[in-house]
Amino acid sequence: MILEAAFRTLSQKGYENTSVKDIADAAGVAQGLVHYHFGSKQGLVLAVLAKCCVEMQLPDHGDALGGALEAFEHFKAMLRNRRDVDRLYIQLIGVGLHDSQVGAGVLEDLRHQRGKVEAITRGVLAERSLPVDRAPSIAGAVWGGTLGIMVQALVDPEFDADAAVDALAAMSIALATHPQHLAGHGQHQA
Amino acid sequence: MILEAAFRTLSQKGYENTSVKDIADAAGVAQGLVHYHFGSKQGLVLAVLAKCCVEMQLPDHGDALGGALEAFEHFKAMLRNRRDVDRLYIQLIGVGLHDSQVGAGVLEDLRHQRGKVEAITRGVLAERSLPVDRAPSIAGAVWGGTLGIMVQALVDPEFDADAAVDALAAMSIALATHPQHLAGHGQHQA
Amino acid sequence: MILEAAFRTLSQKGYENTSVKDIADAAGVAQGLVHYHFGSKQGLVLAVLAKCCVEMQLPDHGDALGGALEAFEHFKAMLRNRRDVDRLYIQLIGVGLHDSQVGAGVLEDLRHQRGKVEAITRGVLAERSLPVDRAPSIAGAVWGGTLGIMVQALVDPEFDADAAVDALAAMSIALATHPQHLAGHGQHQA
Amino acid sequence: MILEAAFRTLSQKGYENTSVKDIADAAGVAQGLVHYHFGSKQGLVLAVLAKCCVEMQLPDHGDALGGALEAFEHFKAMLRNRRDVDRLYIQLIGVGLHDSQVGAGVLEDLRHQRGKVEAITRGVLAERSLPVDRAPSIAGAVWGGTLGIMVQALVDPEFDADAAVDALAAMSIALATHPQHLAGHGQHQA
DNA sequence: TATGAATGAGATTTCATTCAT
DNA sequence: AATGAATGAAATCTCATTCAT
Repeated sequence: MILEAAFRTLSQKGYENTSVKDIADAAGVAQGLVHYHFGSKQGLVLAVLAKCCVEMQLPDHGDALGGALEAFEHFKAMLRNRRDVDRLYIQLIGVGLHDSQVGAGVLEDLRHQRGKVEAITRGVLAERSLPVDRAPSIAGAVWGGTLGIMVQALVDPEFDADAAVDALAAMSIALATHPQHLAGHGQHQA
Repeated sequence: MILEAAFRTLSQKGYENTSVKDIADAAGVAQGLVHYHFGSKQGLVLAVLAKCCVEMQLPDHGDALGGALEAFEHFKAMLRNRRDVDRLYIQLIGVGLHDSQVGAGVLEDLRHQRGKVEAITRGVLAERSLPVDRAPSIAGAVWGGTLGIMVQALVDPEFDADAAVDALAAMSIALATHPQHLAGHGQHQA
Repeated sequence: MILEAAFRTLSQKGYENTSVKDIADAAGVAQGLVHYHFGSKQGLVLAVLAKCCVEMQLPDHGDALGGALEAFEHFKAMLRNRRDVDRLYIQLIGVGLHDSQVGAGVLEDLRHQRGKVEAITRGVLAERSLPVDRAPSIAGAVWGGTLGIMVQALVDPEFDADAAVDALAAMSIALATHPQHLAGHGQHQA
Repeated sequence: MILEAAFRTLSQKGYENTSVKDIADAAGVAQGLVHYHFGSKQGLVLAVLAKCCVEMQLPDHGDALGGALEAFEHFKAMLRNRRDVDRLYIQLIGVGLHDSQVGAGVLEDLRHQRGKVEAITRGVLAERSLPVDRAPSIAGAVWGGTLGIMVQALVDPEFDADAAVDALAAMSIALATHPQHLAGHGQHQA
């Protein structure tokens, strides 16, 4: 499968160091075939990105707080086992900043992922009768933390990603348990 | 100044869409001069990165918690006014994943920035007689959140970055105020 | 044919004055095609060198001494008619001294050519029941003389190459006829 | 001294891999100074070539045959001890084929060297009352052999240069002792 | 569907040379 | 006599893309 080869090569060598020929070689097909199927390099990358998005999917869960904790565990597992996915994802974020086609794909994926986090957040807030309109901001911060921890884990080999995720989880729970700290900056306090 | 032009061009068009010629043209000098001074495109980018690092510097502050709050405000200001710096920074993180030279620069800078956050965290924890050995993880989560919010602000025009930063701040303060939430995963509880 | 054009251009203008573009233009193809087929300038030059080697091939011959004389005549003909081949060959020797890839090709070719001379020498010596273990040195001297005459013929327009080849032939035959002159330096005398 | 540095660098790295900057660095002076003194790269190379020529000088000798033998020994010593000189010399021959300025220098030097050999040859022939008008051809062959052995010694690490020189010497002496072999091709026989 | 030769534009880099100081 | 920043041209090589088969 060309997509498989493209994912491997892109993740390993990086976007700008990977030529269509590299991918074709890795897939064992002719160069022209890649364009035949995907139209352009960007088209191929978009398809790979979509695959990444699917792989990063976190499972649904009934219980709100339980789902949140499970999500953090899921994320820790990703950091350990799917570095290749993270690697490509972070890289494509950078590419997407200056390539509208890839950028659109990244944006869509980003919103999707944050949406998941927001849903969980909303659940937790609702469980405690807290104002759910704070969910987007909190989701932004939590999903942001996730992304940033991903980055640090990739860039810095000595970074303790698990501990950082735990800290992020603790921060989230602390806020959910003591929502008055949201007060200072917003108009929705208990 | 070549560095100025390089920063502008790189931030605007992105690393892989910017040629040395573009930069030379923008600076109004001959192409060869760029190599004469910086040796290679990577050398130039490293120099630009160092400049970025300096620009992202946050101010020191006497009071611990006050310093933390000020740091969040400083970060919000950066998100509003220095999108160009953030843009380049995020992009270079992606590049650095597959370019050892740029990667080394990014790593150094990343550690420096996280170090700043860690120092503030340590101060806040100490103020409350909490165990400071949790500072690295918390700093990892907070600085991670910062990075991730930066990413979302750049990628998603509808993202409310200020609100996310406020949420991140609230989470941090909630944890500092109710540190028992750290307990579940560590050995340092009240 | 790209090889044809490369040979012509290289022989005429010299290795360092010939760009890949020159060759592509001479061949009427795009510059990229040269790299597509030969990988690099060196790869192309190696292919051209192999062609040269074939062109310099001297014919086999039954009779030993007759073969030797014929070889000298063949060489004189080369000097007259294939200056272009000689020109490129000598030039590539110089290039090969500092380019390992070209150097390997030159070495292979050199050994091949000297091997031919050695085979003939061996035949002549055997014919006279002389010790054939002297063949390598003699071949070294004779093939060396050949190379050196080639050089002089190329560098010095007033050099009488034919006469020099005749002198070299006479020297060879004199030695074959009066092998006692080998005595002084070796352990294989009559 | 710039010349020293130029010789070292050129011999080591080769003509086309040596930039003026390399030489200036090796000499510990500024790049501009090289042009100030030698006008151009070619000018510098010519000066270096002249130095080479002087270094390859063979000593004069009273006795003719003794001088010849001594010359061969001198040459063997050069092959052993001054590979750097030979290296540069052979390389410059190649360069000179396509660079008229360097070519002129090479030609002059070549004639000078061959002239030396011719003088010795003339002496040997005269000593035996043989026709000295054969001296140029013989000198061409002998000096050619010298050059060719030099080439083989540089290109082929397994080449036994000493044995080849001995063979060349034996061939020369055999001819001098039995000049009738010259007969077949010329009109000047005993 | 699939191939791979061919293209043409463009990227990085090198370098001899010049010139103000 | 000496420096070294600056230039501009050119070289090698890469690569996404096209197209005839």
